[in-house]
Amino acid sequence: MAYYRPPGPAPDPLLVRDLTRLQDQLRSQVRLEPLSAEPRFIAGCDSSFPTPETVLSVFVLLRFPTLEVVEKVYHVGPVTLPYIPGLLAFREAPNLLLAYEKLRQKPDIIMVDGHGIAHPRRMGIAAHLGVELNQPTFGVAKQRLTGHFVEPAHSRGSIAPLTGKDGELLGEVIRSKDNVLPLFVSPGHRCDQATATRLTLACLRGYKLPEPTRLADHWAAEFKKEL
DNA sequence: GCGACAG
DNA sequence: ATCTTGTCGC
Repeated sequence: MAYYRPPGPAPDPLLVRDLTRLQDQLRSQVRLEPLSAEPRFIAGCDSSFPTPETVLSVFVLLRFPTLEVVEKVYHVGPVTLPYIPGLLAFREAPNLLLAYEKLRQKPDIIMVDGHGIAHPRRMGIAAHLGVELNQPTFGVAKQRLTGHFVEPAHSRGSIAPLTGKDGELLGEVIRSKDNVLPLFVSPGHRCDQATATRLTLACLRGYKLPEPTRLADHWAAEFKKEL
């Protein structure tokens, strides 16, 4: 799975340089800290692409810890950038922000579909969104972007650290369900690893993906059909 | 120089 | 992310 990728158009090196600088700029604003209070609302977000040039972003708001859905919104906009590893936020965050604005009730924390600080420059889309919204965020990704880890046990609840070169903790690899590929959880902004992991586990309901992300994923695909 | 590479 | 059928295992 994804072992080999056919060669794609080489991204403009100058654009990559500028976006990387913007990313480092935003990184200086990231704060890793525990939540000030237990969340009452948690949101999940995700994007889908109805056409190669159209982005559809979804936000699902759930009451915590019951996880009942209280609101779901979406926004459709134009794609302005191709997918470039490490620069995902510049492709999806703009449209996600517009979808976020449509929420009547704002969440206490957001679970993002992607990495937090488990990123080459510690600035994954979860951290990026958190800084731009000045809101607590953390990431839950299905695939590793960077860092090393030892396969966690195959039983639900097993956890292994995701570390960078020099041992810094980038995130945690979590087996959310028996015998399924593990999830990569890392803090984004105004959140810490313990909180990110605790909330991820608290949002599991028998599926591989925690409810916020699973539902956002579900609606991103569902709304897409209605177009 | 050779891999690796979220969604 | 997206395209796409059947199939294996709990």
